[in-house]
Amino acid sequence: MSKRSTRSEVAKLARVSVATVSYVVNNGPQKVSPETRQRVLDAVEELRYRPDAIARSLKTGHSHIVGVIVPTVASPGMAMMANIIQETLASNDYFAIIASTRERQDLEEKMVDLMVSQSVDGLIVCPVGIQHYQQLEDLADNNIPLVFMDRHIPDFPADRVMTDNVAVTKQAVRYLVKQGCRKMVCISFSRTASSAIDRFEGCLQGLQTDDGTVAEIKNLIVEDPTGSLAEAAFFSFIESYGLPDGIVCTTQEIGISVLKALRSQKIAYPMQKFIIFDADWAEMMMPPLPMISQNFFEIGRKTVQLLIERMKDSSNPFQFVHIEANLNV
Amino acid sequence: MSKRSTRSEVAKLARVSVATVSYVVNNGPQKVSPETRQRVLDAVEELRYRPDAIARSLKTGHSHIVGVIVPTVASPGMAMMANIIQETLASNDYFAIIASTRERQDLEEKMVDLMVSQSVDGLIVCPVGIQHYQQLEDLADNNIPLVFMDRHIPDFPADRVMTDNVAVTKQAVRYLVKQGCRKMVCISFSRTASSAIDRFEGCLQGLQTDDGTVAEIKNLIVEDPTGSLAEAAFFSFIESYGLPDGIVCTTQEIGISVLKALRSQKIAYPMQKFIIFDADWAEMMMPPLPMISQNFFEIGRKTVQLLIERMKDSSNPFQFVHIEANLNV
DNA sequence: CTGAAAGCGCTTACAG
DNA sequence: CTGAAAGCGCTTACAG
Repeated sequence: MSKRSTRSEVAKLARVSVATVSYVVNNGPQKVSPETRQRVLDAVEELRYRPDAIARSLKTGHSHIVGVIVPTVASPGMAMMANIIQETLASNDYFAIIASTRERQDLEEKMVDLMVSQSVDGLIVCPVGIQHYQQLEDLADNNIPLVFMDRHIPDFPADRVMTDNVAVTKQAVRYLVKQGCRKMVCISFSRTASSAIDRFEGCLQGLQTDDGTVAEIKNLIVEDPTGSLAEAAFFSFIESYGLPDGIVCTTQEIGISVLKALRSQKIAYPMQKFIIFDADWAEMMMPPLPMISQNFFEIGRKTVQLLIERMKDSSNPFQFVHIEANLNV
Repeated sequence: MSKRSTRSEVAKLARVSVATVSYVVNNGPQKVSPETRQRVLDAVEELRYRPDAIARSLKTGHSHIVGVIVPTVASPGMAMMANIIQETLASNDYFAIIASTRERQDLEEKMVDLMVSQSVDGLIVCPVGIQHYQQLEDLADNNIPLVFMDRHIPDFPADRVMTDNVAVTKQAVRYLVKQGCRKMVCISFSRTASSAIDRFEGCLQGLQTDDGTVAEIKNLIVEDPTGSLAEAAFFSFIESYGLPDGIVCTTQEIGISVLKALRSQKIAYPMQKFIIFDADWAEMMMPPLPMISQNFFEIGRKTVQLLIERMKDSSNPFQFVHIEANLNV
């Protein structure tokens, strides 16, 4: 087992200086004669030399690594975003390092710090909460651009890309009201995430109609990322409030739990009044369930695009991009 | 906007040498008196100093970064593995950098090279094919341990963790044969991936019964990671061969496509003879579909465990770990 | 207990 | 066109 070869070994074999090796490997910044270049390339090939990106980063100040901090990558939506982020970054010569917070604020703060230590060139964050915190403020001092994805921290100086959660849930509740629902529930996955907050806000806005219809919607918050506590929470909810006549589930995990809960207890419930976020399988059900379809691909793609633009030029005004979601009924 | 502070600024503020700052920050290797230590800690706090992991890596030779190369992270199974990999690594003070190959051999080779450039301390690969190739051989020269996850390259010197694909598909086909199926199809997602090859091999083994039953199974290969070509491929298949009386779909994406194809053409098919890999939603269908449930969590967890062991001590014999999958009928 | 100094593998302004 | 040299921010064996 040999050791990885370095630039100086290549230089020796090619009988040139280490500087010349760099000029060849990097195509600049100096010209190299064709013969010399060929000698270097031969030596690179023979030694199977690969430049050390770490040493280069130290010198240039660019790691070509982007940090991605999300609650989890296991959920289908996050997985889609992580995938497109990764592919888009790769085609721009960047790597993604991914960290998950499991919806814990302390881990998020720690991860931001670690990303700074790793000298990431940029950071994508899907934050647990909506409060400003010091580690995020420090990013500016370190010249690390930040883009919020899927969720954001209001009034923080950064770009952000996410679903227009208020608009789509407003539309969803209007639809339910039109279907005759008067006593609804919106089941949320977090009490701190901006997306969860916005979704209930949208639900409330959806109640307001022109024709004086009186309807209400409660917010049931299940603080459990996996959705496994949703079943018990739902039962306890209907014990106090009775069975709602309209349901909005803000994640598909919660939707599945509630669906199973209804079935296991053989509770009759009209499926066309059951709206689940991101449930791609909803159309395969009999009958098909209404669902809200977010465009995760586009959220991820646009996030990377904004980040790359900002890594090149940090002077532009911050952008707040909404990606449209669809209510499929 | 200030610049990130360095160790020497901390040293100056604390009126000590840079070495002493290191001793404090790293808790060693030299003792530091309590008063000096406190001065340093105060300076670190005041300057909000974060050690530069890149500079440290260059010096120590350890990046504390693990590379993960997979076909995609968008599929639910890969997402689960990526998530547990990332969490397990984080709790051992490692970061994961993730790259996807989109089932392309050339991208896989390029990504291995790039991971070497990034000086990863270890590499997890879910390979596109089963052929040995040079970039993978080079890993040993660079002292980078390798673990195959979910798929492997036979006879390559490395640890590997995956589902026992032969065993579970054998069991699945035996079940189908017992249900009376005689003319089956196994729809695969790749002609090169070890997992796809093993799954069909298992199907063939499942045909052999003690009681002389004669049954056959064809292999339909849909080389399209997203499964969107599966519908057309399936129609063209049944045109030549007729409708099979038993179906094994080796990914849930393919399963969904075929299910939709059957429905769109209103083709009657007995759902209890339709087995889909990884289709967690199968039990929610009416009637529930049989499915094969892989333990992605355990595959990811065990992969990281083996990698970490090998990063500590590369002398152990290589391990080939099978994680059990379940046939739920 | 503390510090001066070498060196990790690169890049690049500068001199020739 | 080519090379000698400084320096990126760290670690650590060694001397005091």
